[in-house]
Amino acid sequence: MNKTSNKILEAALRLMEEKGYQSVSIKEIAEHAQVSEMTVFRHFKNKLGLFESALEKYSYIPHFEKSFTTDIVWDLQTDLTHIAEAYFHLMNQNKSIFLIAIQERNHFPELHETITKHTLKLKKLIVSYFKSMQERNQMKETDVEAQAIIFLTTLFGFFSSTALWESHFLHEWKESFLINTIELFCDSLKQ
Amino acid sequence: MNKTSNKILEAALRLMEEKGYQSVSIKEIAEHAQVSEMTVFRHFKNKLGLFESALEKYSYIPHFEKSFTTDIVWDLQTDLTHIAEAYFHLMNQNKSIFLIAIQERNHFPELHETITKHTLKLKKLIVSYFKSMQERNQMKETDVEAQAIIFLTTLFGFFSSTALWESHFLHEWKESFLINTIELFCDSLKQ
DNA sequence: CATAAATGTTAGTGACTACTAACTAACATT
DNA sequence: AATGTTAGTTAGTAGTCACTAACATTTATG
Repeated sequence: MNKTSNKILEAALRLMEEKGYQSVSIKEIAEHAQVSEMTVFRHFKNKLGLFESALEKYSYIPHFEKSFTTDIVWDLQTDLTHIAEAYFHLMNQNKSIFLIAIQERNHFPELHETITKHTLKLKKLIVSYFKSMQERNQMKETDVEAQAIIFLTTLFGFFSSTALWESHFLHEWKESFLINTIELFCDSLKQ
Repeated sequence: MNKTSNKILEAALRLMEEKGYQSVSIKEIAEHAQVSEMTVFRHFKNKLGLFESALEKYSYIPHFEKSFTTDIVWDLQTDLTHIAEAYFHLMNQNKSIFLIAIQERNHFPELHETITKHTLKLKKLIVSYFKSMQERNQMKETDVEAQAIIFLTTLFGFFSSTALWESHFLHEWKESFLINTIELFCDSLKQ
């Protein structure tokens, strides 16, 4: 709709992801958006308003449930792969916001709360999936909550270390990481 | 040795961990250290010098090799537990610096490079340990490098999510996380 | 007690910060 | 022809930043 607004929002998000909310100035954002500083204040009430607009525009709220009820085929390897891919897809969509949430975790605690809330929801879904798999005798008797947490933690570890450090040694492992992780869990969890 | 210097360094590290290098002011640091702003500049050349002194004082360089050659008992469960505990111990010692490294990753890339370097070294040690275990027929034939990376990524995921968000849902899992993770790997990797 | 070192106080520098006001230019719509 | 919209320009406010200089006061040490 509004081209200038978009340019400003993009520049703001990109710079805040890079340097953090506090450390980036309106002047800097204006320069990167190739508009004058004044134009920024014409489009957005103040710095906080600009940030909140950027959040609203670039945060992708997940809809785990839908995927969970439709895409499940009750094969551990296939399902865990789908779940992991969905997780990475979502986190990559929200990468900028995730990075800002980390940097400003004491300044904007709401951001972190949102992430925690969604992670908790995802954990619950995985737990209930594991329980169903146990009932179907396709998964051994084990502490499903612990397994769900370990699985999510592993995905989180991979995502965050690549998101934080793009030139990371993990980058050469993008494909094989997922395959080997799923294999590890299937090996251990299969009935 | 120097009480005032220590007070300033402590306050600086604590506040930089909380808000980042850029966002914390000398005035703020002085107030928290209960000294006047001038005293800070009497003890340290400038803000960067203060930061570098804090780094020097509060960074704990690991000595993985020693632990690796002495503590290994060639039992997968015992050894992985020791490795994980050593990893968490080290990361907790360097927690403040780790958090600053994240927040200022584009401002002080050297910090991240140090972390990467040490992680890479630890990975190599685990890989060579896995290879030895295979030679001893105590571990199945598998991509040991992938396994080492997944193991480290899982530990990293747990550590970073607890370090970033202290009120995290993972906190109730501190003990059982390690046990279950080791079990998962042993289940899958044992010969 | 006397001297010296460490610290505090005050005032100030120049640069930068978020943000505002007043005015102007270009262009599209009515 | 009148008006609305969107943008730029210039100048300015009031506050903060890192950092310095000069001088007063406290504290430690001989």
